[in-house]
Amino acid sequence: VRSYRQYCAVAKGLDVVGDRWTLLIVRELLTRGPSRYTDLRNGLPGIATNLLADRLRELERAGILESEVAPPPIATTLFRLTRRGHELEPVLHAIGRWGGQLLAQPAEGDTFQTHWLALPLRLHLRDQNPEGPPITIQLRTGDEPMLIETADGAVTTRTGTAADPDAVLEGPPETVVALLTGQVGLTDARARGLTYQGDPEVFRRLQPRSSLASFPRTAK
Amino acid sequence: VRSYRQYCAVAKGLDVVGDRWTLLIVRELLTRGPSRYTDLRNGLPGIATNLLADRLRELERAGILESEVAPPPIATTLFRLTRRGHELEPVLHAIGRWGGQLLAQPAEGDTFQTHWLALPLRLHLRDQNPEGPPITIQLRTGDEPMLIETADGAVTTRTGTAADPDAVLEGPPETVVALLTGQVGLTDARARGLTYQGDPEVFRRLQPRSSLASFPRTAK
DNA sequence: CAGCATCCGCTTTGATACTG
DNA sequence: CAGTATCAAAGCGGATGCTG
Repeated sequence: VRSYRQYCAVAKGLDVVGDRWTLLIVRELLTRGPSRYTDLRNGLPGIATNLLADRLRELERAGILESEVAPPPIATTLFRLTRRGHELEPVLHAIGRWGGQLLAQPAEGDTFQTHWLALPLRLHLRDQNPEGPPITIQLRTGDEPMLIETADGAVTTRTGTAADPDAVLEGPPETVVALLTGQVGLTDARARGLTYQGDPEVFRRLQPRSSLASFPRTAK
Repeated sequence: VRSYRQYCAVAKGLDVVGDRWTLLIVRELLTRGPSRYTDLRNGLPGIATNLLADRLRELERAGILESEVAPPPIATTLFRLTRRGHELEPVLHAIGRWGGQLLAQPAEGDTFQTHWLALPLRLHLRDQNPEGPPITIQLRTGDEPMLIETADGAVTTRTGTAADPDAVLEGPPETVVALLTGQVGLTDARARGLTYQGDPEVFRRLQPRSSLASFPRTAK
């Protein structure tokens, strides 16, 4: 919460969102939508509970989120991003693009939650055939099942299961990440433990765009 | 330096550049180019010298910058960004875009250095007449004079003075920021203490692009 | 249970002084 | 110039307890 006291746009931004955990809280709210305190805590393994409470207060004061007592049947307080909070999405995308290259060598002991894929999925995937029928792909790779859906050329994600998906994608997170970011193809991904059921055409419609641009091979 | 231990691109990125001061060090190297230790310290008022040394070590280990002993006449070590370090520019731009809105109400006691404008200038300004003759605008607003130059449609900045600039822009930092981001026009800026010498056409060629998109009026 | 607040030990940071 | 050394203060992580 300590300010850099510099009249500089970057420094001013970091004054607000530069503290530890802050941007990950925004990540949670961005990917899961309005959330309860407990759900936020579950999505942020390792955070101290008092720290989460502190951050939520600070972020509310800064106008990034607002808390609201939801009526029954929810009957609890929900935290939701304000407009200003949603405007942080490009920041998260930029960091995620840069940090995504570090996922190639997964560190031992890292935790993983499926919904953390939502942001990169929306960023990397495009429907190559917007005119085609809507498709639904069931993703099973972490703690909770997720769905990748297309509608009018846009790709959306949400947690849940579909009764009759067009394809089912299942495998370890590293392989799913490598596949969805375009680092490996379906055949290579199969060799890495991925199973794919369904018409390959379905997946082909979701080609990762500009995989080289988003994951440049850096020499150093 | 403590890792979030999450298999998530955003968390992995923040593991490396999420520590206090880290992104501001990158800002310095991005705007000033290869720099000496002392110049970095001067560009980061408030940083403890041991902390700067620590960060530089960590960033070098992370492959973001490299130090090099420059031969005479420099005869000192220079710190320069690697390719991987330069790839952080979109992150800084995203944060700067978001944080720029906080510059509207300058806090009392903030420090200011002219070269902090370099990043937003490159981001916001475009030469509307790339075919025209190259132009040079002398900017005098902070501790050191700067130059805004156009070449082949691109806008570049550097510190220094020109013998015969096409225009001279002088005034308090807040006014310069408001003008260059398109929040106010030349006439309004004059009322706020800005002086402009030279052909107004020269400045008009550097219209800030999509000022609304980069500085949306947020309700909350 | 959801939503915190309190306490405590450890780590990080900030300010200053000092050195090759 | 380019750091290291020292130390107090602040921030963080982990455990636990309290309240509706």
